[in-house]
Order: sequence, then C-alpha cells, then structure tokens
Amino acid sequence: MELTKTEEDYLKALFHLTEESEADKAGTNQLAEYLGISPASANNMLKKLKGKALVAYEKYGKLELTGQGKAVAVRLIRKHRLWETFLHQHMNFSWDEVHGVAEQLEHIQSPKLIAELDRFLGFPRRDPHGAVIPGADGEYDTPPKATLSSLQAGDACRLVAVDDSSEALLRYVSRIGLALNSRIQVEEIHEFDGSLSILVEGVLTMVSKQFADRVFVEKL
Amino acid sequence: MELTKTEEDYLKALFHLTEESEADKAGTNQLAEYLGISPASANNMLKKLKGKALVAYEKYGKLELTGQGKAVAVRLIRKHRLWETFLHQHMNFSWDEVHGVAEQLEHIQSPKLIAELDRFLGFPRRDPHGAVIPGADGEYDTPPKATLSSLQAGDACRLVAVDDSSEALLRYVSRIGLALNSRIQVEEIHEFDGSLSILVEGVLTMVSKQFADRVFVEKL
DNA sequence: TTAAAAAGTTAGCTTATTCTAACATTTGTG
DNA sequence: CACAAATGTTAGAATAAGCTAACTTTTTAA
Repeated sequence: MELTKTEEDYLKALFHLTEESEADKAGTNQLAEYLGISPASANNMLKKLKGKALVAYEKYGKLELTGQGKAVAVRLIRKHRLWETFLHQHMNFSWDEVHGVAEQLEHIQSPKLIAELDRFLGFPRRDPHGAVIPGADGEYDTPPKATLSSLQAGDACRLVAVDDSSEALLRYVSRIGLALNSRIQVEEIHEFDGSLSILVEGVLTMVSKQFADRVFVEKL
Repeated sequence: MELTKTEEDYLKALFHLTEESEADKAGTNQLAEYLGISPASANNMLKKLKGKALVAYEKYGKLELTGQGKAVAVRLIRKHRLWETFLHQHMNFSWDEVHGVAEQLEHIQSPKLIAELDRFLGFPRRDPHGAVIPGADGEYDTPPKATLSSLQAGDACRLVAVDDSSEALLRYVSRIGLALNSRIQVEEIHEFDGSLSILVEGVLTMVSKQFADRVFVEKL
C-alpha cells in the first residue's frame, strides 16, 4: 500500500502521541496542534486512515494505531534516525542540524537503500541524540526513559538522550556544556516553578522544568 | 522561491527537451508525453511556471526556460547525479538501479547536504553513467555528445555515457559486454532499419538504431 | 446534576494538480 | 491555397488536503 508523505506524517505524529508520550495526550486536538493544522483537517485524515486500517478509531473515541499503522511509523522512525546518524557522522552536520533534513529523507522509498545505509553506518543502535534506532525487523522497545525532571535533589545521572524535535533545545543543551553521556548532578529543585539547579562539569546551571522534561537520563 | 516537487519535475523535463535534445522536440505534447500526463495538464502548468518567470512562453509559441528556470533545472541535475554517484559507490547500487531512487533524492532541500555530499564523494566530475555533473556554481556545459548511431561503418569509438532514464537499457548495455570506456568498433550499418553491427571485446553484436541513439561515444 | 467549557465533527469552501471533451490555431500537403 | 491532420488551449469536473464556521458530544466543575 502506497502512502503519501502527508499520511506518513500523520502516522508518525500518532505514534508519537499514543506510544511515546504520557497517555491522555492523544486526541484530535493534540494531533492537530502537533502537526500545526486545524482539528477539522486532523479529523478528516483520521477517517481516511481508518479506511486504510492504519488507525483504530470510532467517532468521539480515543486515537490508536493498528498494528499496521504502528509498523509504518516504526519504519519511518528507523529511517529518520539512520539518516540522522549518516548526516552527523559523514556529512558534518551538528546534532541540532540533522532533524530537519532527516524529516525529508525519511520519506525516501527504497528498502535496499535503508538496508545499505544501515550496513554503511555499522548497524548503529542509537542516533546522534541518543535515541534507539528500531531494527530492520520492526523491533522497537521504547526503553523506559527517565527525564531529568523526574529526579530528586542530590541524584546524579548520565545524559542518555535528548528530544530531537527542537533545534533550539539541542543548541541550548550544547550551550550549557552538556553532551551524550555527560554526568549531571541535581543540586536543588525549586518548588515555585519546578526548575532545577544542576551541576555540569563543576558549573552550576539552572534549567527550567520544560527543559528537564525533554532531557532523558539514566540514574547513577 | 519555494517550488513543489511537481514544478521541479516540469522544469527538469523542460530542460531535457529544450537543452539536451534535438531541437523541435519541445512542444506541449512532447512535454506531456515525457511526463506521462495529458497535454491539458502540461499547458496548465506552463501557464503557472510562466507566472513565476521560470518559463518563457507565449500562447502557441515555443517552449523555453528562462535563466532562472535553467538554473533550477541544473541544480536538480547536479543533485540527481551526485546522489547516483553516492548510491553506486557507497550503497552497492548497480548502475541500472540508481536512477529511480535518485529521482526521489534530488528533491531533498539542503544546500549544505549537497555541498557535503560533493566533498564526501571527492568532487566527482561524472556520474555512474558517464554523464557530466554540473558544478556548485551552476556551471554546466552540455558537452557535445556524439551518439553511437551517428558513426559510420569502420569507425571506432569509446563509450563515454549512456542515457540513464531506462533501467532496461542499462541492463542491456551490461548484457552485451559494454561498460563505460569500452572500445566499440562499428562494422556495418544496415540500411533497411538503421541497426548496427558492432564489435565489442571481439564479439559481433547487432544493436537497434533506438539503442544506438541513447549511447554516447567519443570517436577514436 | 446540570450547564458551561472543552473537545470533536460536519458542511461547505479553497488551492493544486490532474483529467476528458470540446474548441482553436498552426502546419503540411495535394 | 485550402483544408485535413497535428498541435495547442480552454472549460469544467475530480481528488487530495487544507481552512473556517457552525454544530454535537463529552467532560468538568459549581
């Protein structure tokens, strides 16, 4: 079944909202907001994707991808992350530059190209932002990710991944001296707004809760 | 100015018809036929491209690209051929497999990616089919190409390029023992249908005129 | 528990690109 | 030169995807 770029984008967005986010965040409105379109347009496409058995969906019901729909989304994520890895390792793209171009490249249709790219890159397990790359067989265990914001004062952790959807966020991460595998020490959590004071390379920095929500860590 | 994939495809087709083919071959009908659409659709798009100053065009007049239109087309050809080279050299694609995927890749928008790809490939001058790759500055002298069909009986030549638009043609070229730089000896030209008997690696083969029209050579 | 707010849906319109069928112009030939 | 064939153009409809405005259903909270 041939899908348009638009349909693929919807499936990826749905996967993000239903499988990779906290629950409840998966409604017509969230989908529309995420894609920057009107709820009416989202509703329209949902009906179409339901017709193609990619989305399980009843009027006023909750959104969910079918097995097929999930498989398509996971393939797209695999392609996206392989391309990001390629851009970063061989095309001299910094980690905040890769996302936009990978958004285009992920729609290229060629199973052979993806297989060869995977081989060329040495079968990488993670992309430049630390995100796991789904396997060729569709294997993709969303690893339980702890956010920096979920830690307590006094905890230490290692940065394992960063949400790649915002260039500004990635630039900020680099700006304050962080990179994959950086050690972070949580000094204090401020009650009034949830912001954190963290210690990075001996330097004390304060980061917002919104920031800490998008930074994934492994507790040490 | 942002162009759609469709508009880009029209410009590339127009470049092919007006700059790279024998003259007279550039009418609404030829364009439609080349793109596999109806003449009405071609006419429609020509009006739109005229509005964007990419095509110089008057009702019932002949088709021609403006300087801008040509520049867009040449950039596309550059991207297409760089990707073909990448696929062939690093992704284990045979020369008859590269075209289709390159048709998709050529629409990726990222000047940086193209510059880096060029560097990564070592600034190649020709693609896997022997076609010249336009420069980053838009430099592209369509080299005067002699077709195999333009030779006389007794002439010898070297194969310098093959039209890449048909996979079947490329497979056939390999099949009869030809590759870039192969030496070809024209033994005889048959009057009744223009077919040629040629000597390749000591083996005598007969090829059709249509075939010989798409094989480019340098006379020795 | 009921009414306002939030969320979701529908109807009807817009733009891009395609088509077919009908019409207009140009070309080529007897 | 005249008219048929070839070529090119227009009109009107279809499909995909988006929008706004109006309407319906569900949720929330007083």
